[in-house]
Amino acid sequence: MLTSKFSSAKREINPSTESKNPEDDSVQKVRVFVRKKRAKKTVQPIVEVVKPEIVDQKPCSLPEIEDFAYGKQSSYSRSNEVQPPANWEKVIEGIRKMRSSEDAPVDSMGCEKAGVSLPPKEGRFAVLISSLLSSQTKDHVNHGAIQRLLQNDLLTAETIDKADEGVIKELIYPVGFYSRKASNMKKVAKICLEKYGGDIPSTLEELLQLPGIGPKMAHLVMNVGWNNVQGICVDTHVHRICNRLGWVSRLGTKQKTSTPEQTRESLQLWLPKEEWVPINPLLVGFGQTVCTPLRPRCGMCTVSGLCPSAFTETPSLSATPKKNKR
DNA sequence: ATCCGGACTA
DNA sequence: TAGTCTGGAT
Repeated sequence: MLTSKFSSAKREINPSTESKNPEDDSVQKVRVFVRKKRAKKTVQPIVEVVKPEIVDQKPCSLPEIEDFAYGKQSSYSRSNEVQPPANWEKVIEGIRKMRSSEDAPVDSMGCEKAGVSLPPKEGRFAVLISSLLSSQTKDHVNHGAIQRLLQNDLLTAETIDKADEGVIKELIYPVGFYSRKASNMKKVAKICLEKYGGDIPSTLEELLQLPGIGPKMAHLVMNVGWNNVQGICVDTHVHRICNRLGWVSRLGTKQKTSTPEQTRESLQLWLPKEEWVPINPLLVGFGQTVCTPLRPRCGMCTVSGLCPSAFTETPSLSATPKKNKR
């Protein structure tokens, strides 16, 4: 019912086409199983032009972060204080230099853009929705979806609550998991409307109650939406790289952490709070270009000398002859 | 063919 | 802990 401008972009997400043919049963669900394969893929450096538009004009007030940060730092007087890993500052500095010379797809946090040029309340809501959509989705895809929502005035709790879920689905396509996310958007909008006056929750706990908002996104929303740093935003890159660097471990052991949440808790024990926000874009970009999940490019990493995992994950490719393709 | 800048469920 | 939800990029 909204404008017709997106009707031309309709995709085949209409289930009505498949429900009438009984023969489909034999054909459907041909699903490719994820099989373990020899890591044979060469990782190309991701080179992409990143717009140098740094978001400086946040509608929110700036730092009350730092006061809080230093206050916390000095309160470590308890018995077991965790000491930072050796040379962590050099490592961060080195990664920063690599990042400044190499473009990565990440341009800080993708949903940061969502809130600019909007009034605070609408901006916050946009940040929340953008976070909701952005998981497992490329930033430019997410950005496109946000633009389409914005153009159709579907970026507030009120309008989303009233909108048809199918319409939302079409608008946010092709973000990953768009169907589930459209459903989550409706639920989130209703909750925000009924419990928070159309605004978004202002605490971590309340954000985590929202469907589709987990720890990673909840911290992101606190950081960007409220400018209130409650914890580190840990995604798979931060998780992986911190373990490779030996920066985190399970409490009381030297074992690697097994979940991003464990990583977050471990990292927060020693990383100074000024670094809690910048550590995410720093390591995400680093993880996309150098410290990749598969075959990290230790040869071009300037801090490999300080990394306990350097060159340990490079498989000997001798054992894998080139099979026939396809 | 394989990988995503997660969250949720069994 | 593993499977599932998703389509696009490489």
